[in-house]
Amino acid sequence: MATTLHDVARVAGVSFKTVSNVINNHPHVRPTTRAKVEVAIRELGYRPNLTARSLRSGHTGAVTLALPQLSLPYFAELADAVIEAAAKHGLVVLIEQTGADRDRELEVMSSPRLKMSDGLIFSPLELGQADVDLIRADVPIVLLGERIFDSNSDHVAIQNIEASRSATEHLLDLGRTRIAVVGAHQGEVIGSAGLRLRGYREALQARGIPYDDGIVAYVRDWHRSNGAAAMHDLLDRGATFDAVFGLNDTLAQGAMRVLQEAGYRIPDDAAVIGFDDLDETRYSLPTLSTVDPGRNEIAETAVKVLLDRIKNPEGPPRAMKAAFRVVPRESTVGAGRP
Amino acid sequence: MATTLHDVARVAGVSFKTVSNVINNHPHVRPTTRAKVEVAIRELGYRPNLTARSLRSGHTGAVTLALPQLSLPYFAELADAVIEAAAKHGLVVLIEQTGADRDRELEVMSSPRLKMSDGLIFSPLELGQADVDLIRADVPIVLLGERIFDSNSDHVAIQNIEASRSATEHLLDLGRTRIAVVGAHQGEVIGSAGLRLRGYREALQARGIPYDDGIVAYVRDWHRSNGAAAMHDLLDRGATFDAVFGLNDTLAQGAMRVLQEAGYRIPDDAAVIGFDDLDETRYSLPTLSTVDPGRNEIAETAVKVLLDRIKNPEGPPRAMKAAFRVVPRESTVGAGRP
DNA sequence: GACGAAGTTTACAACGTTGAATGAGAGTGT
DNA sequence: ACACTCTCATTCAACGTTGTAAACTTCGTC
Repeated sequence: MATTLHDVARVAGVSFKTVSNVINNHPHVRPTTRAKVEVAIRELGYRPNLTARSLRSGHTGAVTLALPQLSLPYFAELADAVIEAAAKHGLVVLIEQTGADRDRELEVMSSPRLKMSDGLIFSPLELGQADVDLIRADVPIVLLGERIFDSNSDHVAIQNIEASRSATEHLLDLGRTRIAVVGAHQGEVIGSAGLRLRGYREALQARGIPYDDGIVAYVRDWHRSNGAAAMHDLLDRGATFDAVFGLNDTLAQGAMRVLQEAGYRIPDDAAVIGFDDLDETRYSLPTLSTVDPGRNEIAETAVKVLLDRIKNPEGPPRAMKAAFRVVPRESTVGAGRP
Repeated sequence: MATTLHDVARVAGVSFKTVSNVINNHPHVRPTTRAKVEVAIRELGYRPNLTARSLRSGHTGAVTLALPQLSLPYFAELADAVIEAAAKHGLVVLIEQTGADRDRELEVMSSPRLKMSDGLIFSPLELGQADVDLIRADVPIVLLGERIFDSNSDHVAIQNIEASRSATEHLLDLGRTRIAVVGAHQGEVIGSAGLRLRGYREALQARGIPYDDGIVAYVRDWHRSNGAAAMHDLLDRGATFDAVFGLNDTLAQGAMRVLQEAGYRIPDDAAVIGFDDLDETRYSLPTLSTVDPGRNEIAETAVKVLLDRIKNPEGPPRAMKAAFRVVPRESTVGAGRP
């Protein structure tokens, strides 16, 4: 069906290996034969069979990106960034959704499908410190996020604690002292929720403000509806606060919506900040202050580290951190300022 | 490095072909040998090399999904749906972003990378009727959306005209007669914008309401900021209207934000409806009425049609339509009703 | 105890490609 | 004129798998 090296060779009147040599820019191909072959290639519309090439060379030119779910905007934007970063290296990206399901996260690593790619960029949600020994596959792995704290895989981390401390400090600098938190996970320490909560507490502590669990709302998932429900919960409890820290943008937007319904003016009655710098935070009413966790840097670093690891499988695991940045917008500093 | 059929065969004391037979559940394998082989497989942690299998069998078990950009929520949700639909058939999905760039859309089809998959599900944005002859690759293609009107590829379409007419009728049924449109494309006929505008005009005409170009705002892209800018533009022109039809949800949300800033009460002063049924429309303030274009059905149908086409490359192209549904929410019917 | 018909296992070739080794010509220095 | 090098092209084997066909068992039947 498809044309092969042999077909081209027959038309050009050379051996199929010579065609291969032309395609791979081998030295020692006479210009006249090269031209002859190139004509034949164009004539037949020959395209190399990447599967055969992969089998022979041992690598596929693809990487797998495993993440919870694309319909969550954070992961969609992450995937966008990873695809663009991979494209710069001529790699194509194959996406697996784990649905934040522990079994599916484990399955991703053991599935033979993984071998259709040269490596795995993995953003786990359910796997934690206890599962470190299970983080293993027959391709190199780079972990994203800060869910796994101390593993022997390569690792590109969000600076959750530091970024969260900065976000909290931003609110404190504005004179807010009763900062509610939306989106904590009960009992968690190592995951994003735990670390961001820790950054929040550190910021309070540094200013001598006591931590009050009464203005911390716990949720199970980080969807918009959970943010809304958590804020309803806070209001029902009669909690008093002058600021809200949504542990991610989606939660913050859900919370902001409920606050507005309840008659709060933002930022006057309550300043709101999120985390992730989703594109949409620039267009909410008011625009949402947030933290840019360095998404593009994360994607680019992840691809680079993965390629290094593929080239050099041995060597100690590397842990990288992305630079973050607090992004003040109307929900904390009001409409007047830039 | 990795264990192969031969390694397993050596351990089990059989020929490598017998191991292959066990793995492929061939009949006529003695239970005792099967057991022996299975022990060896487990012991060595053998996993089949999918690349070799692909080369031999001629298909890869992957499909390519080409779309403009994952950070656009509509396409993220579409990708989610396609991945899940593909997974049901044991297929993995490889994503290419075209960035709404004509050259990249063309390149996707001619890239040898495409041959790493068995087929292409393609959601073009820039290619139009004039390019029908360019829609061709050495794998089967299924087109999504309604950008290409009359091609000889398989095709799963949104019912843009009909759905848009229904959305408009929904507003008309609420007694609104001055319905502004946000997001038209200048001079377009065949694309989503053109078709949705046509549905809008048909609905007006059916009720004997004249079309007024003065309340139609044109944009270049369908981002939130474009919706906001378009609404600014309408307000600056002094346009009067009692409803707004955003040609997609993102535009509608951008428009809604500007309306609220300008002091409009929604839906009292202006009812707003979008198009796409993005997840986030359920959480805006007010929640956004919209049209569900049948995203899941589109994804599932696309995968099914593609598989049919792979199995049977000949045969006339099929054009399928997904069922749509108007979803009334607060932005048109207010908070009181369900 | 030979014979055919199953059941069971194996050898061989092929998928399309690339690396290593080999061969064929042409040019250079003695 | 001869060995030698250098350029260019070819042959051969291999990557790990599966389909085809052939070979070897086992078993029941006469």
